[in-house]
Amino acid sequence: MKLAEAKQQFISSWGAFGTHWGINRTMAQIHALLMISPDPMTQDDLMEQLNISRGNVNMNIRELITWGLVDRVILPGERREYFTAEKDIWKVATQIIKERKKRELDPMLKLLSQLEKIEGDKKNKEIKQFVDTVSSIKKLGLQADKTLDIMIKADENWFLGGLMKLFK
Amino acid sequence: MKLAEAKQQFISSWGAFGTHWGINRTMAQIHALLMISPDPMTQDDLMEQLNISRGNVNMNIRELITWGLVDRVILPGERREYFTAEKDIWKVATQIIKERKKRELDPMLKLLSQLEKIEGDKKNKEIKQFVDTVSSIKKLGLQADKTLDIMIKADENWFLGGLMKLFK
DNA sequence: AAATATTTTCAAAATATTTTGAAAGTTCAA
DNA sequence: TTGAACTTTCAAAATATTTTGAAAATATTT
Repeated sequence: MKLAEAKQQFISSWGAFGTHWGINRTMAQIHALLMISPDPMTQDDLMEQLNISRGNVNMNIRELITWGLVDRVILPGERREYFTAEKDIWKVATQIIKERKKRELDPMLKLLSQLEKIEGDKKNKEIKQFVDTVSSIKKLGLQADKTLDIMIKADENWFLGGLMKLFK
Repeated sequence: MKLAEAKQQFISSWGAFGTHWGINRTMAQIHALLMISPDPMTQDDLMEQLNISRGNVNMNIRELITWGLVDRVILPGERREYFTAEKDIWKVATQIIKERKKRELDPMLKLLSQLEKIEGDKKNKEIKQFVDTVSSIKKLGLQADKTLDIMIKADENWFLGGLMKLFK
C-alpha cells in the first residue's frame, strides 16, 4: 500500500471511530490528518486535503483546541495561523479521558447522588429497585472516576510497562 | 423528590448519557426503565411509559437484546412477551465493554496492522510520521485490548475491592 | 381453519446534526 | 487609515438519524 492510500484509509477510519467516542466525523478526520502530518498546517491545507469548507474547518479546529488535542502555532515571519496536533498518543488518550470524564462522568455522578435521596418507603418494591439501581451505578461510577484519575496522573511508561505486570 | 420525578430524571439522563457511548437515546431510555423496574414489562408498557411508538420499542428492544442487556421473558400463562434488563451493574458494564470492543477496538486494530505495512522509504519525513503515529496507536490499542479482556474476565468483587488496593 | 392477539417490518415523515459559503470581523503592513 | 490577507460567524441547505404507524407476518386460541 502506498502512503497516499494509507493516509486516506487512516483518516476515514479515524473519522468513523471518532463518532463512537464523542468526537464528530470531521473533527476526528482533521485530528487524524494533523497527527500524521510532520509539519503544522493551515486552514487552507485542511480544506484542500479533506475537501471541506472553510467554516467547517474553522469550527472543528476550534473544538479540537478546546479538547486540548490541537494547538495553534505561529510560524515566524508567517501571517497565517498554523495548526498542529499532539503526537504523543498517551497524551492524546489522557486528554480525551479527562475531557469525557468532565463532560459525562462527573455530571452523571452528581445526578445519581441526588436521585439516591428519594422520598418514600424503602420496603416498597418499586422504590427499592430504583434506589438499588441508582446506587450501584453510582458505586461503579465512583470507582471508574478514581481509576481514571489514576490513569490520567500516571505516565505512559507506567501504564504500558508496569500496569500489565501487576495484572499477571 | 418523589419516585415518579426521580424515575423521569433517571430515564432522561440515562438516555442522554447513552448517546455518548454507542447506544441511542431511546434504546438507553428503554434500558433505564427496565433496570429500575422490579418486574418484567411488555412492549405496550414501554410504549405507554416512554411515549414512543410500537415500532420504535420493538426495534430498540431487539437491539438491546443483541447487546446482551435485555432478555425476553415468557411468563407462564401469559400470551405476550415480557422484557427484563440485567440488574447487576457490573454485568451491564462488562457486557457493554465486550460489545464495544468487538465493534470498535478489534476492527481498528486490524486496520492499523495493515497500515503499518506501508511501502516506501522510512527515512522520508512523511512516511516516518505516519508509521510512528499508526504504530503508537496500535500499541496503545493492544494494551487497552488486554486490559479490557482482563476486566471482562474478572468478577465484580475483584474489581471494586482488589484493584484499588493495588493502585494505592 | 378462522378469528384474534401479538410481533415485526420498513417506507415515509419528523427530527437532529453537520456542512456550506458568503458576509462580517479582525489583524497587520504599508 | 486603507486595503489586502486572513479568521470567524451563523442562517440556510444538505445529510443523516430516528421515529412513526399501518400493513404484513407470525403465533395462539377457539
